[in-house]
Amino acid sequence: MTVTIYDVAREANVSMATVSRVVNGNQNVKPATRKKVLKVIEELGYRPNAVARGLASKKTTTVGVIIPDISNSMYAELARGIEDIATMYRYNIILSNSDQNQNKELQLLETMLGKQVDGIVFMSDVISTELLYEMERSPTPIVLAGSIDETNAVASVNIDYYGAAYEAVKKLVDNGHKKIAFVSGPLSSKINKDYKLKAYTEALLDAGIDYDEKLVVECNNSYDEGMEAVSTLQPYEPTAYFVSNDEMSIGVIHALEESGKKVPEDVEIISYENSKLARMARPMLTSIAFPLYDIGAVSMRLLTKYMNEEEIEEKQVILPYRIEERQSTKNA
Amino acid sequence: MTVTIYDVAREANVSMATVSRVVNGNQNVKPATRKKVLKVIEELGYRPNAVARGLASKKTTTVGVIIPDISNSMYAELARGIEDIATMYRYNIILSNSDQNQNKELQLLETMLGKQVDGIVFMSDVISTELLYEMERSPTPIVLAGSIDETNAVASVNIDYYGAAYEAVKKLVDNGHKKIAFVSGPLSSKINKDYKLKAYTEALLDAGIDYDEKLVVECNNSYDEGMEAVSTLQPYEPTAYFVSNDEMSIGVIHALEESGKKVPEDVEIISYENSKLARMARPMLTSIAFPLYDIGAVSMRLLTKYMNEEEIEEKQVILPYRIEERQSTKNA
DNA sequence: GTGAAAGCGCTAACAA
DNA sequence: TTGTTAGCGCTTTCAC
Repeated sequence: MTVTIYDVAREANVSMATVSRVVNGNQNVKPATRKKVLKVIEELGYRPNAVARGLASKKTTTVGVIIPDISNSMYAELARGIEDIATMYRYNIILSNSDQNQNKELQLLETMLGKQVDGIVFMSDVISTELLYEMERSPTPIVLAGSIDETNAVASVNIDYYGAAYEAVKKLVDNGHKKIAFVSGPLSSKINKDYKLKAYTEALLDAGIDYDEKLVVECNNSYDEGMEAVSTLQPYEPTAYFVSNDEMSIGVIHALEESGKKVPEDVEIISYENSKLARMARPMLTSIAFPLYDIGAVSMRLLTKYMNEEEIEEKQVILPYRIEERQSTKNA
Repeated sequence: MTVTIYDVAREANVSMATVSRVVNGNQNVKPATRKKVLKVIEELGYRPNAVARGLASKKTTTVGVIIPDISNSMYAELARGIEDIATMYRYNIILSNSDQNQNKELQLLETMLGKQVDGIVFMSDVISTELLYEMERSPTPIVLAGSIDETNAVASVNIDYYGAAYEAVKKLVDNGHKKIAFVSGPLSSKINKDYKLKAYTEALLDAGIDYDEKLVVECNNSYDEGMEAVSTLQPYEPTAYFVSNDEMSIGVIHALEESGKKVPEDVEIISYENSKLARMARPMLTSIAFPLYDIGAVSMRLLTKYMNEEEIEEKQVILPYRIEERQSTKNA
């Protein structure tokens, strides 16, 4: 029923090897026979079986992508970056959601390796020791996208989270604020705790402002918790907010406005993400551009280098960030 | 280097068949030998090769997903629904973006069939005749998610787009509006043109209001074009808007407010989608709930039935919708 | 430039 | 309950 390479060979009076050559674009085929074979392929509607090819060649031209949650716009953006570059290099993608659950991550890794993917792009807020161990002994190259492994054992692409956060907080300090709140994502995430929070603390310190833990609120990155954070913080009367993502920033703005404060006149806000939401907020958000798409794209590009065994110049790549100034801060 | 089923067999003093049996949970294995085999598997770190398995069994336990654009939150939501159910049934997903480009769709379909996926979930605003032809002759089951094929040749899951749109417009009519604008997505999409626009027209007609093409604006579903639509429509002074998605609705609201109109006092708006944006808008959007996640989940569930050759009760499933009343309309 | 033949690692009869 | 033996459909030496 399904037509195989053997059928084509028979029909074209050549060997399987020759059919394989024309299918794979091997140049060692006389134009005339190539043409003949192509004709038969067309007639028979032959479609190469990638599974058989994968078994024989030990290459599947598919890569695994493990991310927390595709329905979250940040990860979706990342995924698109990955997919675009994958397509460019003729790879397909097996996409899985881990929900940041470590067991699921471990098991997903196992499944993908079982499926013989040629490489893996992985994203998670926390890379456990166990996960790291498995990654290091993986027979297949892995790159971390927007995820920190401080041992630098695994390739990764990130931005300078510390620098970005420091700059944001410094901007608020420079605008004269003394009480600057930090509405953070989960502190279980290394990026939030060891980079953003640290930068927040040190930027304050460098400006002679003592760190006040009451001004820091840990949230789950959602709009609702952004709103709640304002209630929590209100008693301490912060005059500026540094917020971990755009969705929470919008929550913060709405809560502030409900309590009669005006942004940016009474309270300034700097967000972190710069998704398309930033322009859809009123006032539009000043936000640190976190280039998710690019991180995905560069991760995938880096992965192709590993898969082709090309030389790697830098195993840990750091992409630039920038601050997009809009209306939630006063112009300097 | 890589350990195969053969290595395990040798080490455990059993045949490959027995190892295969324990790996696949076949009950016809004496507990003692099962235990022995499991032990060797553990020791050797044996990991079954899914590609070889796929070749031998003609099942890959992976399904293809072809959607327009994963970075668009609607499709991301759909994808999550698909993935969750796929995971539940132990399938993995190969995810590809088509950007609604017909050639890409055709080629993606071809690639996935080549990769021997066990099934495909497909989404696109327009299913061309050529695509339909290929789908019908596909050796692998396909289900359309949130996509219309009027020949009913291919399985699909949708909502009652016409009914939903009709109800929305009727609500606006009932609130006394005579000049109701329709800010539509691309009219190349059957859903927009033959269902929503038609419902809009007929709901108006049924209320004795003549259709005025000036009140209909075709957009690309983006925030910016939502804003622009308002400028285009302003001369005709609509007092109510029916808008094709949440992002455009927010654009409409912002443009309206910039021009001094108040929502819902001066102008009422009903959106279509009810994503999490709907609650993040001010005023919060009254929106027709378009259950993307469910459509994805049900599509995948339907696909599993085809893949298992279960009996299908209904090939075209229609999911319920509802109207979520919030602040962009006046309460009745 | 082309063909023969040996696998790739596994499943699935069929026997025993 | 277990083993033997063909494949699955292709790539890849190695000859010619």
